[in-house]
Amino acid sequence: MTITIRDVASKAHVSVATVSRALSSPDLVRPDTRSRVLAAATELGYQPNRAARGLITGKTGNIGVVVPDLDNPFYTGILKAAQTRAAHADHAVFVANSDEDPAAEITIVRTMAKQVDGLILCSPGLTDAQIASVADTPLVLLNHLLPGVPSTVMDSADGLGQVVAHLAALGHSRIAYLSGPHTSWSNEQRRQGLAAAATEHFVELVELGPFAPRHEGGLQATDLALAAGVTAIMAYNDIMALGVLARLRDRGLSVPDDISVTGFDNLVYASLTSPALTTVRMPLAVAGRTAATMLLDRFDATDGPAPHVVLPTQLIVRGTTAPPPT
Amino acid sequence: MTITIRDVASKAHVSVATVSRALSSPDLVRPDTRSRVLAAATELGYQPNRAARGLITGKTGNIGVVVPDLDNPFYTGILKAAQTRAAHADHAVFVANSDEDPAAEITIVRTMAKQVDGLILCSPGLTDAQIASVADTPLVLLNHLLPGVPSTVMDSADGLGQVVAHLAALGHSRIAYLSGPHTSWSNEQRRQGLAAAATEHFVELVELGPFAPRHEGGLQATDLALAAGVTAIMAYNDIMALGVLARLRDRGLSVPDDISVTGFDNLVYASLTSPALTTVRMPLAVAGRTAATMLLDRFDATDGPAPHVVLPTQLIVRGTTAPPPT
DNA sequence: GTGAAAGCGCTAACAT
DNA sequence: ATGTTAGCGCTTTCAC
Repeated sequence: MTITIRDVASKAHVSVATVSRALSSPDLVRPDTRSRVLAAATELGYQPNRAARGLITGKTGNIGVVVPDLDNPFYTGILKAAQTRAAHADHAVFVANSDEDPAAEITIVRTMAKQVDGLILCSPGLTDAQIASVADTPLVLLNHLLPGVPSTVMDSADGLGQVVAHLAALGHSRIAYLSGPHTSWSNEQRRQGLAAAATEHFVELVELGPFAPRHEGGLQATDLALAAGVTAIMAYNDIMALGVLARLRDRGLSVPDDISVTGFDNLVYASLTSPALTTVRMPLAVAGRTAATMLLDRFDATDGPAPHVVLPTQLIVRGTTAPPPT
Repeated sequence: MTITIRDVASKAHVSVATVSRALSSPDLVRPDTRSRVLAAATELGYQPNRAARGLITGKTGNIGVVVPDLDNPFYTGILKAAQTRAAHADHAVFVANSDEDPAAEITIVRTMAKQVDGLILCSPGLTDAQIASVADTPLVLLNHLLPGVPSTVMDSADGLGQVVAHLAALGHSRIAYLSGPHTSWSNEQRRQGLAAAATEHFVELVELGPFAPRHEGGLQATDLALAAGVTAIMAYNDIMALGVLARLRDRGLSVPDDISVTGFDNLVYASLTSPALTTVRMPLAVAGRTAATMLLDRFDATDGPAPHVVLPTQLIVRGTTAPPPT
């Protein structure tokens, strides 16, 4: 049924070893032999069995991408770019959804480890210890910095700093930050950037949360922020910000006249609200591509220091921010 | 380095065959032997090499999901559910993004075929002939009906019928339909349902397009629809509808007072516009789960007739539809 | 430059 | 109920 290297070998009147060489190390066989083999291979529609190859080479030609939530366009943006980059290097990608459960995540990594050459971990909830416990598999971390493990991070602290500067410039002096999960490395980063920026711009900060980084979280957080008497709300991400917007609408408040709102991530859908959401662009595609490239490079040169790249973020001013009501 | 079945065997003082049996067919070994093996396995942290197993069983324990665009929440909704279902059956999932290119898609399927036990194809652009050409690999089609190939389809024709009925009941008599790609099986389905519904409800239909099923497509289509003098616009999907809404806003038109707009898919983001989008709910999660289940079932019973399940859709009336201006 | 043979980690007869 | 053995499809020494 399925056609193997042996079929190609007999058709080309060579040994299986020669077929193998002709495909993997072309310069080890005479040109005419090689072309004969290649002809036979294409004619038969031969596709090497990667599992069998992997058994002996120890390389699967696969990478894994672990994300907390496939329904979240933030992660799928990264996934898409990583997948494209991997395909370009002839690697297939396994994807696993951890449902934002760190425990499940570790299990997933363990299970996947055997089937892939390396993994990209996008999971914000993992502790350093948990990550270290699986670092025998080549890893690239996304938005999480850990010495010794390659990582790609987007500079969200700076992004939030840009938001604070923007709001301060508009005249806001009391601002709420709706925090995401405190176990998230990137949220902690933002909070640090936030504190620094608040001090620098003489802004009084009301930190609320943690909230679920979802629409419902925004709904829930809004009333708290309102009660705190702020004139601007910075949400952990766009999804949460959309929740805030919805809740403010329900409460009869006008954005940005009564209150300013900002998101984070710059999901396409965030630009489609009315007014459009002021937010911070995260370089998702670049991040996904970079992470995949890092991992791929790691396969060749597994030694050397672990690279860490920091990608810049950019404030996108749209319609949900304005000077506070007088 | 990596720990194999042999390590477990020697630690448990049994043969490798016994270890294999203890893990795969527990009832073939004595309980105490099995527990000894299991203990050794867990103590060593043994994870069977699935590639090696697959080499002999012919089963990889993997399935593939091919989608046109990982940035589209419609597909990731399906993917997520399929992944969860597969994981539940101890199958890992490969994901590939075809970039909406049918040619690339076939290549992807061919490449993946060796590494998976079966595939879920979510790609609307594939022709029947193309699908048939790869049907030697177990396949489940999403939103595409082809005799002999198992499929899960969402009844979008009926969904669009519900939209027409709704608009007709509101008093609209001239309605535009912004068509998606004509190569899409599901779009053709909708157009058929549409024609029938229009006749039934005495509605005059202006079919425009095809347009790209994206935000830009909606932008582009809007002016055409306006020029056609309709009082309601039915978009191919929510993303396109959001484009329509944006363009109408730019043109100074009020929705739903001046004109009604409907989407399709019920993406979460569609409910967050203001006014919220009237649309049709597609049972994405059910579809993903069903497709995965179908595929998994197919592995056990590869014969028998190909199952086809049709999932109901549901009109979700929100704020973008109202009676036409008088 | 090419072939023969060993073996990657595992399961499936076939023995016992 | 358990052990022995023969491969699954491939790459890679090692001869020639």
